[in-house]
Amino acid sequence: MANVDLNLLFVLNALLETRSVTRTARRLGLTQSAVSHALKRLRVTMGDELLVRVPGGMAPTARACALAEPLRQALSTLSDVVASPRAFEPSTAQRMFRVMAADFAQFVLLPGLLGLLARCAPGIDVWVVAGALEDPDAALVAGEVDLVIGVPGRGHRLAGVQQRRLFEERFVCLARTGHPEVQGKLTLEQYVSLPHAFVAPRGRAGGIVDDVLAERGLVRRVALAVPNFLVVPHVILASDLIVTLGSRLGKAFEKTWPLQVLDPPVPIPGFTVTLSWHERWHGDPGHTWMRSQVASVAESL
DNA sequence: GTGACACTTGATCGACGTTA
DNA sequence: TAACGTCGATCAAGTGTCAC
Repeated sequence: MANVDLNLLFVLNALLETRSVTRTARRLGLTQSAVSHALKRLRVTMGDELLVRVPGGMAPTARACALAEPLRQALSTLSDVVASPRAFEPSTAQRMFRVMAADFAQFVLLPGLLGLLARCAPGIDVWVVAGALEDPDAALVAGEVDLVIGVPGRGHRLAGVQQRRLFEERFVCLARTGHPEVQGKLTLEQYVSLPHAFVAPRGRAGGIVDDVLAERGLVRRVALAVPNFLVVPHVILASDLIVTLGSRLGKAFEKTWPLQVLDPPVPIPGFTVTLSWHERWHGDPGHTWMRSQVASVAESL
């Protein structure tokens, strides 16, 4: 097949339809001579005369007749392959997106996103990939996931990974309503002396809060470290622990459980939640639409 | 036989791929 | 990046067929 010029097959298809070198040339925008040369090359390639001169025009040989319909179908398929991708129609699309997201991001974004999909794109499924986001860029490059929602690490981005900002988040503290020491306000002294719950998705100690305290020569005690936020409100309710987490998560927990949201006693830099994807999907209409929907939900938070 | 039309063939040019 | 080879298109001339 490497020796077959596909353009010759389009010429042959036109020849079989017009039964004329001249009309084929007009149809393809070539000179009659060029089509004649093309027919000559086709004859060599196929090892058959393909079309022979008869009174009134050119007549296909038996081999050419046998080729006609398979050739027409093959060229139609090829044309579809080369044609521009069809526009994405969310209302009828059937597709699944694999999303790697921190559970914090799942909690904040998924309700709004799934509500939007139910209204606009009922055939689109979302599979959230659990994990500690150890190397989300590598998962994108390897094609294991379509999107990553999370807080970008400090390392270099892998080539080909694209990113856009979704929303900014600030930290708040959470304690149970009937906490014996904390009522509506948290002092720095309380913050350092009280035991903390700490969410460590990667199972590692330390983070922004510890860095801020260390700058002041302070250290907090982490009495409980858990890998996700699911259990946090339950342990805070059942203990005198306090926790520092994203404000959207804290306010959501406060609505459901008897918990109090408090400002941290020291300024803690916030963080940016981003959406990442691999450049191979950048121009894909469906992927582009999905990214815009995630961004839309984030903007509405 | 002649002219018109369609196809074939050879020479040439330019684009493109390969290679050093 | 330049030299070289290959290939497809065009031009021009030749050939075959058909109608008059």
